[in-house]
Amino acid sequence: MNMRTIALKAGVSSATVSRVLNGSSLVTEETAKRVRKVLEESNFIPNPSATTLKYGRSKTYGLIIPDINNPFYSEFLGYFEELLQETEHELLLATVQSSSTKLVQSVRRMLMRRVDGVVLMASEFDTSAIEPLLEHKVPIVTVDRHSVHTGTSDVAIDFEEGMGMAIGHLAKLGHTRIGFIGGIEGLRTSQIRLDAFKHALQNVGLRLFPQLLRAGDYRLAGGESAAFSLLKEYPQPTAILTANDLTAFGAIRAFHKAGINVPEKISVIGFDDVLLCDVLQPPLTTIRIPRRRMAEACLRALEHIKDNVDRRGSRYKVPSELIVRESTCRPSKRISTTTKRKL
Amino acid sequence: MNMRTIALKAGVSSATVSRVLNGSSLVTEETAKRVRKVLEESNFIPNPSATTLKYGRSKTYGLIIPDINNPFYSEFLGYFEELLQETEHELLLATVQSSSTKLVQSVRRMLMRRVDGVVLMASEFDTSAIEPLLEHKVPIVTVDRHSVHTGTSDVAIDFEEGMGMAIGHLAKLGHTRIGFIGGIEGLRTSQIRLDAFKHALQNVGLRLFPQLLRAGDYRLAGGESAAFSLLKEYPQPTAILTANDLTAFGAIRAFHKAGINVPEKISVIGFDDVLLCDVLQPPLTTIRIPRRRMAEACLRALEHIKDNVDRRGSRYKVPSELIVRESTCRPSKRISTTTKRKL
DNA sequence: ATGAAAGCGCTAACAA
DNA sequence: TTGTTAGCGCTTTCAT
Repeated sequence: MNMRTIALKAGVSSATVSRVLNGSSLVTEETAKRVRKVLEESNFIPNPSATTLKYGRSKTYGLIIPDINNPFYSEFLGYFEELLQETEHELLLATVQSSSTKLVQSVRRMLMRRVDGVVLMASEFDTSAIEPLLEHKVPIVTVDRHSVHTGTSDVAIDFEEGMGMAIGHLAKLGHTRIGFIGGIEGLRTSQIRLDAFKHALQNVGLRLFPQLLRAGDYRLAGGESAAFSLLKEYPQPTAILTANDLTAFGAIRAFHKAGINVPEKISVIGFDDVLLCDVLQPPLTTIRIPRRRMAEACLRALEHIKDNVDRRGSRYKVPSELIVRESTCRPSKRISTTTKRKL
Repeated sequence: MNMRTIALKAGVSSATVSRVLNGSSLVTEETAKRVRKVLEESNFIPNPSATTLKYGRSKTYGLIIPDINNPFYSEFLGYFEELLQETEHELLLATVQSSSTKLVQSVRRMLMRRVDGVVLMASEFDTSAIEPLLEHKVPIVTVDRHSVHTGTSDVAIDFEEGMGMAIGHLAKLGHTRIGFIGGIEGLRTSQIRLDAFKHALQNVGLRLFPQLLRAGDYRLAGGESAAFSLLKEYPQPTAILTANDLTAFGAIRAFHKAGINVPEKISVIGFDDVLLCDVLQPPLTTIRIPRRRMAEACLRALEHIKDNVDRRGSRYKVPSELIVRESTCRPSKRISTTTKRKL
């Protein structure tokens, strides 16, 4: 069942059928009606691979993420896929587990399938791996790379704002010793988050305690072990911020294992506002990153740069905001200090 | 950069290049070597849409799931995608949110992209929606439909086994009043889970209390409200099983809000063994469904049925097993009963 | 062992 | 307004 068959049945040429399908104005309404009728009766299914072959466009966007098991990414994926469905585009998904081999392979797959653009949420931006995309003039949108290049736009999360609200919230509660469990060391996005944390402290005039800073890995395990390590500090922090919600979950698990109550003994603030935040006990106070808006920004960036791949891309910024739940409260009156002194 | 270019550079015909790429034995090793060299030097990227156009095969499998935000599906997706990467296949994802319009559209997209097969995890099996796939001889694998048809295989979860272990576990702890929060009423898979629950009770000689059965919706909200409703029963159940982990999470949240300790006051057992099970407090005792094995079974089923779409598909069964964590313990000595009497 | 060539379905340039 | 046709890149049949 192809366009020629339809054309024959409708007594027109396949070109006319094509024109009808693509909404060309060069067809009499009468002819169009006849063609549409045949189209419906024959439940015709177009074959986009012909178009892809002919024009090298596929109505497909690639999405590269590090880890589907991080709800932040799966939720983003949900929104992105929904948007693509609406615009009749296909999604080509690649999870790369921060393996550069997989990244290279994924890029190749995307090139093979002639994607019209790629959203890159890789944890690190190994420029050499994405080079081939640029060579083939495939528009790229990076997330949180905080820099733009030829054919490459960037959607950045405004950490400053959210961090400011979070620190402000803690300061108002009376916290002064605030720790931070960041991301994987060496990653640009980790640095940005850490810097935002430092700035936020500065802005409210709180002291930064370098011994209360830890690296995590954006996953549970990292948050857990960093939290254990923080507990060895004396005096302990009365509150911590984390690079993402999973890290916060891991930290809370550590505190729980150590018999330390959240938030009475230590307040915890996450980052992302993953769906499960209010399922955990206690429901997590966190800085929300609006995933739907991110997905929209990514798509807009792709659409926009599509026609000017040789020009420098644009920057998009998505805001972040504090969502207060129950993992934060005023600090306890340093019972730990007194107890320790007594020993 | 196409095969003709490569052929020219290597001084052969494009047919020979094609043969080299496909590992045909009809090429002299000498020629092959020369071609491979050119291939590498020119970093050639094949264009599968030509093959798709010519043969109607795309090396792509479709996956239809109800909801990407249910970690059960996102985790399955992770495994499935990994397997497809290994076999050099592409994934076409569709989330349908149990909207039949979306299901119909997704099926159409899959037909357009000429998928080689579809894994269907839709919550309900609206036969008319998937009819078009069968008409076009696209192999289908359903999950948990528990029936096979022409061109359609099924991968079924063995609920009986896991339920048996779960009920056995509770029975051994001394529970006798066990409730159940199932799935959406009317769905086949919900019925199967409920039946397995009933059988399991029977097998250990425990009584079934029909007033302790509730329907859920496979999501948090459903679990939560069903749990609240269960609390109104008197005497209350001392333990509950749930249709999936999200339902269990919702139930635990309800119990927590009601000030009822899990597991001291009520034991809870989930179903799936989602990654976050041991993050929650308390870590959830649950019946594990091995997602990796499911993904493997789905792929095997697709590969197997590919060449005999006109034959009835086969059945695959994946086992389930109990993972004991901390949301279960021996029942409390009916303090509630005594307290109530005192009033 | 290698090459020549047809044809998959579609669209756009061109012709009528 | 409609039709004719070339050609996108690949694989495979057939010829050599």
